[in-house]
Amino acid sequence: MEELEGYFKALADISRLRIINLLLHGELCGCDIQRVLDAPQPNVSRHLTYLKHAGLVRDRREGFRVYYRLPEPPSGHLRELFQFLRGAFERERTLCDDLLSLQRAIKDGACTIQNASALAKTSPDILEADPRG
Amino acid sequence: MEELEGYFKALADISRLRIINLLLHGELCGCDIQRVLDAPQPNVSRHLTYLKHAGLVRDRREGFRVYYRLPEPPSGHLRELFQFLRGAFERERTLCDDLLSLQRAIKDGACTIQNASALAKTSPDILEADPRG
DNA sequence: TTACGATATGCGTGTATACACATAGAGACG
DNA sequence: CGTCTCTATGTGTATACACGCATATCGTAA
Repeated sequence: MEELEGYFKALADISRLRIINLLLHGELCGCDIQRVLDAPQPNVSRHLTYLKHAGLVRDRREGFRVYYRLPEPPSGHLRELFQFLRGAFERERTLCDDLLSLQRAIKDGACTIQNASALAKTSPDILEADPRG
Repeated sequence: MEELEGYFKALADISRLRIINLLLHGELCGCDIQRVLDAPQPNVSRHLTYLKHAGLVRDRREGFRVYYRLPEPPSGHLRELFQFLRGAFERERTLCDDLLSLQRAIKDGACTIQNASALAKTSPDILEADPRG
């Protein structure tokens, strides 16, 4: 119960929704997330910490970078929650734009990662699907 | 986007999750909701107002009572959201107890309504299904 | 009118948290 | 060591809101 409440608290913020949207497509390092969100770094860092404490995000240090990802495999309500979010996010203009922005950043040589580069190979029609305004 | 954020804000509270759980099974008047939640009336009233402003709940006055219900049919993300909630709520002990409590209240002659009395006829195994602790 | 049940609102308090700005820590490399 | 990038934290401020308590409003009936 408190678990569910915590998930919704964590999702009750546009910046955090944008982060989850990015991570639904693969693991990312903090600096790339910051680049896409175009927000102050302490801001992004605190949102990531919040998501981590809520159990929606895990992290992993590698050198001077920290990589963030969704829990794999998702436990409890998380599987269905992420499934819902996947569907809902596809209809949001801002979130689709973020994915395009991330795709562009990766092609421009951002911190390229295995999972993220999978996004770069994603067929564009998925990302550019017409979202409801 | 702000719409989604608003939904999650509205769901980021245990009392409101309990209200939505009740309304997923039919229209209810405020006093019955209050009875099940066992919370002060102003408290419940404000949560209902919050849910209404978030677009998750509609209301309808009938005499000196106000009846609350989920939007029908649910528009935008709401259909999938309610579907997710339905599944998630079944696993929550507190929420299942609330349904039993409502069922009992209706049998004891609370403000009996068409939809709510449908719940009273629901086969008990659904309501008493073993939830994860 | 008065009285009553159901519902909404006013108000004060405490807590959570989003943000801006500055600064500190972690890790790689010269 | 110093310096760089990336990341985390300290601090102050503003806002949202959950709650308790009292009170007002609405709708009905005597």
